[in-house]
Amino acid sequence: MEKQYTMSKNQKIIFDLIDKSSEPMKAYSILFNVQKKGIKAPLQVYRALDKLVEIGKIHKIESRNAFIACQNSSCQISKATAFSICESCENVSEISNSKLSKYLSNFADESGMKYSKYNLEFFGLCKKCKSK
Amino acid sequence: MEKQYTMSKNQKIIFDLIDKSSEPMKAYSILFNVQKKGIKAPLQVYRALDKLVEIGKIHKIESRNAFIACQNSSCQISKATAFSICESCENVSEISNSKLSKYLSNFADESGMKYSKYNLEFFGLCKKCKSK
DNA sequence: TAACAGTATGTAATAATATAACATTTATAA
DNA sequence: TTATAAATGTTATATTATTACATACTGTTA
Repeated sequence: MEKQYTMSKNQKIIFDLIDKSSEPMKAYSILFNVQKKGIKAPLQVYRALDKLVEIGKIHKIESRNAFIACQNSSCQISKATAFSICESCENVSEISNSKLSKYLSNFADESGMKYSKYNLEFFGLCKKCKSK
Repeated sequence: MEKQYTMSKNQKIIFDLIDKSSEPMKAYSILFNVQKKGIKAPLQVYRALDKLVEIGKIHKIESRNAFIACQNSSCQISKATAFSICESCENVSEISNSKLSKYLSNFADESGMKYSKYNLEFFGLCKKCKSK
């Protein structure tokens, strides 16, 4: 059995908020939403976010400076992330495709670099927006 | 023959700076460096950067908020970018691997989403840093 | 050439995102 | 229990990016 990480108070508050959200959340929007729970300063939010990213409970969508909860129950793939982003409605969803992750995890080129992590963001139009 | 885009004065100044740089440059560092050429305000920099990204002369490294010149002479691949980033020395290089780009350009999953663009960032240790 | 459209520029102000520095408290484990 | 790591609280500030508005340049076409 693996040891289960126990989230701290602030981490839990912030994770729950992001997890409930149907869309990626930005740091200051998170701050606004948790002020009634006693989290008053940006740094408190950023510290929790950093930790949550580190343990794989959330991911940062780099192109949007926003955070979403990991969709994989096991959260083992925080080092191998892929997202699809609709450029019209800004809907973001995590891609879990084992072929893709296998392909990328094993990717190596002539650079001699050892990759320990990757992040992939696809952009396009989602089904809904495409048919408009 | 395709029509060749002609960069404007500010675009040229900023592109030349980024192109000469051995590492990704951040917007305010660019600003600092071009002030002697008469570009005084952040917005002037951001506007040029936006355009240069749009025409594929430079790419934004999303995880670093920094910009590098496109390494592909033709600059046709601004919609399909991949980078390797050393987490120790922060060296960044563009990956041009036709198998990879073919694989990703053709990637499709069950979401029904039509992807028109992607950005991939690999992280790890470069050869030099690995051997330290 | 005049009128127009599109693109680029200049400038000031401000919004949005993120971190530094320092003091204190809580949790974990030796 | 004592030490160590992790988390918290607070203030200030740094960094990244955009809004709003006025002006000028470039190329096209009537």
